[in-house]
Amino acid sequence: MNYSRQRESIKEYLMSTHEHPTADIIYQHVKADYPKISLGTVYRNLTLLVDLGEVRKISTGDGTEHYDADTSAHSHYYCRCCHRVMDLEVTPSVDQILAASSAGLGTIEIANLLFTGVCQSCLNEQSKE
Amino acid sequence: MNYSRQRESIKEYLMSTHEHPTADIIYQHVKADYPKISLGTVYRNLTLLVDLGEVRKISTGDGTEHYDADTSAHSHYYCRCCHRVMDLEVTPSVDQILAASSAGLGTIEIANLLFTGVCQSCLNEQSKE
DNA sequence: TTCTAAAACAGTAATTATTCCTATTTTTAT
DNA sequence: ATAAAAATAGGAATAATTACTGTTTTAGAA
Repeated sequence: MNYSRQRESIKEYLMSTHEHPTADIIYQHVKADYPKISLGTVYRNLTLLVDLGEVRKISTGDGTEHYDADTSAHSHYYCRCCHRVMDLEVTPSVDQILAASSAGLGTIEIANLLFTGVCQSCLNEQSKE
Repeated sequence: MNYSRQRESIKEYLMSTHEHPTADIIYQHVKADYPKISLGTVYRNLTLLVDLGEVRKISTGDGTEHYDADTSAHSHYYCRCCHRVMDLEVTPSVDQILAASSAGLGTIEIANLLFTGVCQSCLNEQSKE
């Protein structure tokens, strides 16, 4: 695999934010530095980075995938109202779960715990109306 | 909300299987009883049932959503090779997690734990080659 | 049982996220 | 400097899902 400035820029942006952006948001940001970058390049590199284990893909079920350069064991909270993904310090004892559940299964590469609900700021907005 | 035979059939099929089918698979099955049913009807009713909490949507990140009529607390194992979703008895102490993590957040409606890897049968296939 | 309004439907068109394709440019090693 | 491999931009194609519209079904009241 060869170096590419575009891929580097995508990684850099992802590492600088905690916002779990979608491919399109990443595209818009990287465009500031590389105005000619194409969306296809963003997608291709995201797939690459996920396969390399350098980036985590977060599927919320809202129609777009979110990406996170923080690959440490942590959970996410998804607000089905504003569609934001937030980090959660709380992580279950994934190691124990993995040990307990891996019997009879194949490999386990990713364990993703996702909470869904309506976040505090959306609840505040709703109570105003 | 009014009764509909199509919705009943969708629910019935979902309750009869442990295969976590996609909308299209559900469509093909319900078609056996209702040959004129349209895919749009399947999607609309799935969304309805999920909103009612009678069906669970499982997002694996493989481009299609999976559905499950078993709404009890349980985990899933996703094989990134054959794209099947399987049930896992093992469930972390979600109640504890919820209690611990709900501080400062909004509501928590769904907690989904998804394991991803390559399942035993896919590993067997691969070792043959 | 008719009648009526609301809800649901089938069929199809439209949308949107993502992938694929190709000719050109960049990277890397010689 | 050169050449092969890898990556890119741009645009076309795909596939899952949603939206639209005229027709049918449902449910409740007359």
